[in-house]
Amino acid sequence: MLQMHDHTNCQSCNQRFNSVFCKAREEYVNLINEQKVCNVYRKGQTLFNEGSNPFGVFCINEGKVKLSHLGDDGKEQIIRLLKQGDVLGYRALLSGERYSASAVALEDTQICFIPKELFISVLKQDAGLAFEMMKLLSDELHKAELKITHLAQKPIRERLAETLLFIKETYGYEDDGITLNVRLSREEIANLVGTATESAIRLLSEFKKDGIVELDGKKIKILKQKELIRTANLQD
Amino acid sequence: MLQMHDHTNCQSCNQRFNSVFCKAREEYVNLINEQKVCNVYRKGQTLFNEGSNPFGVFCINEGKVKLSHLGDDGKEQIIRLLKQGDVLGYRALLSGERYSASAVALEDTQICFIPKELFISVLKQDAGLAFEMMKLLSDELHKAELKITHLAQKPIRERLAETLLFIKETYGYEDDGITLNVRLSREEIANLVGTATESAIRLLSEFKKDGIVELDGKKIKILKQKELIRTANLQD
DNA sequence: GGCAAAATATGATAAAAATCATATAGCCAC
DNA sequence: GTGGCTATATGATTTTTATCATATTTTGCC
Repeated sequence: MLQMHDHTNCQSCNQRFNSVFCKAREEYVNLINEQKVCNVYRKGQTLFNEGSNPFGVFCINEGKVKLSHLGDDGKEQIIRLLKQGDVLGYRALLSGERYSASAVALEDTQICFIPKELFISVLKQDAGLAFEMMKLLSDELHKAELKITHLAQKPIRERLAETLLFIKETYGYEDDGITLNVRLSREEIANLVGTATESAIRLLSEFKKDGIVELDGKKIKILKQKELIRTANLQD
Repeated sequence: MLQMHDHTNCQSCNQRFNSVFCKAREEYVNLINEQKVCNVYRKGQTLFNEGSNPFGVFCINEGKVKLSHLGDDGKEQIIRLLKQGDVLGYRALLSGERYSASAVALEDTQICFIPKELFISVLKQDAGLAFEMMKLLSDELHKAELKITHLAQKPIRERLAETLLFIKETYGYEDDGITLNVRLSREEIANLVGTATESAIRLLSEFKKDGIVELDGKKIKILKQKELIRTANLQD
């Protein structure tokens, strides 16, 4: 049986990280705490599927999740990486559409589920939370628009460097201070960068040859972060 | 002197199109109507610049606007095309950041300006409007994520076809029922597709040779819409 | 532990797209 | 209208990237 420390309580969540829900008024936090349903998803398990009807929002308590589209030819495009405290499933709910992306656990993950009706009603009553939600959406939109520009204008080498830095921003390093704190397949890295798997592998090998990274299976160590930033050619 | 029909009145706007602001409660529509400032921007004039501080939101009364990022190497990436009834400038305001994009009039355009404080305060009081705003943001986010997938996975030929269809969706046809109702330079089309100007020109020529479009300067006529849809290879 | 399947790696080749070059057409100012 | 500038067009070439092919390594599993 999977053992995970029990944090399935919105009050304790608030102390651990800054979820949008923490910004709700106390009475609503309590309401959410009562009605939520918590579950553990094993690595590779699906939270929801592209094309199905949204039934609520998810809040990650512990673990990591990827959110991805399936392209017209069936190729996966990873559009977001999520960690503890992050909320997902709200996009489709707010638009009143079916899920446009699938969510899959990248490792064993503990997640709370908040039913659609509750989420909507709290959002309608709590202007502060609504504002935080708008801010969250705006931030995501900003990131998406930056990604559009980079996909359109930057070569794959720069995008891979940027992606590695993005993974580092999202999940940080392990205790050694250099190993990226997530295990992604080369294919997943490619689907994040927006390139062919072979190209991602090839460029990672080049980065290794240049001493920028060290590769040990799915473990990626960033040896020269500055060089990586230079390679990513970031202005912003 | 530029002559434009005077629609600078939120009540009459409501009858003409469905702006988010039309969804506000009547008292707030009236408040906005009183405090807004209307102006005409000539073709090519800038509403706001990437990097500057947001001072409010704009609502297009009549005309067309492009919203674009500057890539790290100075190349423009057009991220949105806007028409009458559309609102812009809210992204940065809600995120509490500087503008991440510039807005430029594509033709002579009449625009109302709503000051930041008013926008925020109405948004905080009117839950219905806040909800519409979240819906708007969610829809934009969805579009952006689709675009990311297409940029990452589709060849330029398909993306150009898709872009032409997108322009048609946004601005429609002129009275003849086939001419796209906007004038964009080849460079702007390329910056919408995310490709080099020469590639956009070349592929447009191919579309013309295939009888899919007819080119007459900046006028683009869609002769075979079905063929264009097939070329875009859209699933969704 | 050892086998099969999957993931990673790397080379060769093909395809796609950008860049460079140059010609022509359209447009604005005078 | 004319000159000069800019936008469009098109060909040639190079660069980038994807695809195909084939090892090699890793991983899950009995």
